[in-house]
Amino acid sequence: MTETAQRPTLEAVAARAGVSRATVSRVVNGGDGVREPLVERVRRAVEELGYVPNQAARSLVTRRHGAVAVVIAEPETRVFADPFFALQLRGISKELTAQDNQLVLLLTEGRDDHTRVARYLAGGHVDGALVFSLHLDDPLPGLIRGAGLPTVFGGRPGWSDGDAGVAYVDSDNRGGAREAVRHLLGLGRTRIAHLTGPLDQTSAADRLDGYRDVMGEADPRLVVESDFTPGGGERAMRALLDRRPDVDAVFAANDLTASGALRVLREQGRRVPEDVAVVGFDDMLPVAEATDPPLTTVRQDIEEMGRIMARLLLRRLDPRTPEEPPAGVVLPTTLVHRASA
Amino acid sequence: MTETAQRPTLEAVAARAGVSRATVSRVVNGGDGVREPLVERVRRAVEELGYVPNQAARSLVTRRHGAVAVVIAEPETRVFADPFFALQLRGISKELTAQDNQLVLLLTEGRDDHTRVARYLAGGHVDGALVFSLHLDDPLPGLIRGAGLPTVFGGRPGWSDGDAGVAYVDSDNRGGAREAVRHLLGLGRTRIAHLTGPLDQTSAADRLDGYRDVMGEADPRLVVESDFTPGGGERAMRALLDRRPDVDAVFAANDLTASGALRVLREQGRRVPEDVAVVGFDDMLPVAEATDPPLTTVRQDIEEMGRIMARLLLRRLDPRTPEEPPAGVVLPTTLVHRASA
DNA sequence: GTGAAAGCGCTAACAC
DNA sequence: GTGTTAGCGCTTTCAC
Repeated sequence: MTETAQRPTLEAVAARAGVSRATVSRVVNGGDGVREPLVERVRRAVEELGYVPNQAARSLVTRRHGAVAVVIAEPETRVFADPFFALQLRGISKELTAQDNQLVLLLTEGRDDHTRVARYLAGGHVDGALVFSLHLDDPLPGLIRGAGLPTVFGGRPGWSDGDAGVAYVDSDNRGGAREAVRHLLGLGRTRIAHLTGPLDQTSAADRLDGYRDVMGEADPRLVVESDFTPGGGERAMRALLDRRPDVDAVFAANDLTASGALRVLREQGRRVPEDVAVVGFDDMLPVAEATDPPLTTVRQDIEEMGRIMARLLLRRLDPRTPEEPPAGVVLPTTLVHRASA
Repeated sequence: MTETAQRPTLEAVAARAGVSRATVSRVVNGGDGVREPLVERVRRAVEELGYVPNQAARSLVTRRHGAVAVVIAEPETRVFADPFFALQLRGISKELTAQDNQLVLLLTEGRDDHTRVARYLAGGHVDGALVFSLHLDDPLPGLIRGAGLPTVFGGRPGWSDGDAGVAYVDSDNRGGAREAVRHLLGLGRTRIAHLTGPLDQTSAADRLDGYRDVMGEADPRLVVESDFTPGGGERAMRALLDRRPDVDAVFAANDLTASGALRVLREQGRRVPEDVAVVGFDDMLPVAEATDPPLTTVRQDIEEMGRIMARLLLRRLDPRTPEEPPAGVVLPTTLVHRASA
């Protein structure tokens, strides 16, 4: 381990600039109420010594950390098989660093981790938390609320009783699904199926609701539960062709599911979109553009979701912000037309 | 913002347990050299008060943070179009949390960010850094070395002069490439092409070297530079078919490139693997399994790479570890046989 | 406007 | 073994 050279302290800067520690502190923190010539002297001393404030000492007194935790519960490895979180993290990171906050990443792996994470959040290491909780039965959100830390959720939390008092950011899953199904209807399709995601996740449930909004009480055999994976999409598509061989359109709950469905359709000699039109959800580029044919899909702006989550939290953390009740933010989706429908 | 209730301090626990702060501190930090009955009393007091140590205060005196920075330089958005980093992060996170370290994620966006990151690393917020630097001309590694922070790199750094004194973890890109090409040779193919990645990245350069190790000075028209994307793979494949229509095998520098190549081959009526055999690299599951036909590819254990990076760094951070010179760790790859070759 | 001084909560010598 | 004490580097009253 490298023996790091002794870092200069406030004291050292003060000595060099010929002022008191208090003055240096003021300058370093914005310089309000310090006369110009002194500011200049201190700035130079800081520069020459390469002074960087010690964050630990600062936090000790201010009780703020300039850090936000991002908690990603990962009940399934699926999560990491797609770039979804990477994009969201990017959005979060951009917004956070723009306001000089650090991002502490907490990945959870199964139940045991929950207490670890809860302890950490309760331990006052961070000023707030951004939490991705995917499943209805996830105990994590409850633990976090218990920690009393300002929090914004990614995706509408399923456990919430009417969303009261919960801050979250989500895509308009239901509206996007409606648009997808309407597009298929507009193509003249009548036997439109839906391959769902895991229905214990609100995103999947909302997309199914959107499908039903448009289709009403369609033949229940047209709805096949799946799991957001290509393999699941294949299985669901096979089951669907079994039950309703006359299907002429498929709305898949995400692009991965759609890619599996496409493979089965090709294998069975059905032409896309001539025989069966297919629409996905997400517009996950490497997938949606790589399928054959390229996928018509509902795009959600994932990076923007991340950015807004961060912005919401930082606003709440800022003592100058007037107290307002937490609320949900729902972002619009757009249909991207490619060759599959 | 929630007004957090005053957190109990060591002092409070000491008072409640009827001992000194020092004793509580000892118990909290492992309890060595404290007699059992006292340990028990302190534990109970900690429990009852819900005491959680203040990390800022602790860091201030120990000069350790129990935190490691993960720096991901992102000159291209491509990085986030595949699950590569997500997997690596997962491995890193597992190892870090297993040893009670936090993960501070630093995503960089262009040049301006470099100074920000360098400042942060120099600022003594973290005990060490894990850095992903992808490009030959990236100034970040230099800045980081300047900060004098213990560091492990992900992927062989291209700027390194003979790898001396640099700790890194990488896959055996060159060996994996050799195995891929040999497999194609074993299939009786003779006109084996290579669609490269961006050659300013060591991974891409190493794979090309591996190809050349086996193919010697093959027709240079069989090597087409590409960029690790499906679109790039398409373009490269088209160029290749132009130059050498008689090609009977393709080794693509990664699975995304291979997926683009497959699409072009299908579109041109070439059967895979009968007319042209195709091998990829990465074994990125959602891609490799989703292509048609499924991809034979060189697997690298990305999560394990992350885990080893973290382990290496933590070992170096541990004062009990005897000082040893930094070194590179190269992980083996394995060829995964599917239908494309 | 500027400086002196009092801690923030903790660990680590050093006494006992 | 256990307690006492002196800081770690910073912000922030409070005098001047």
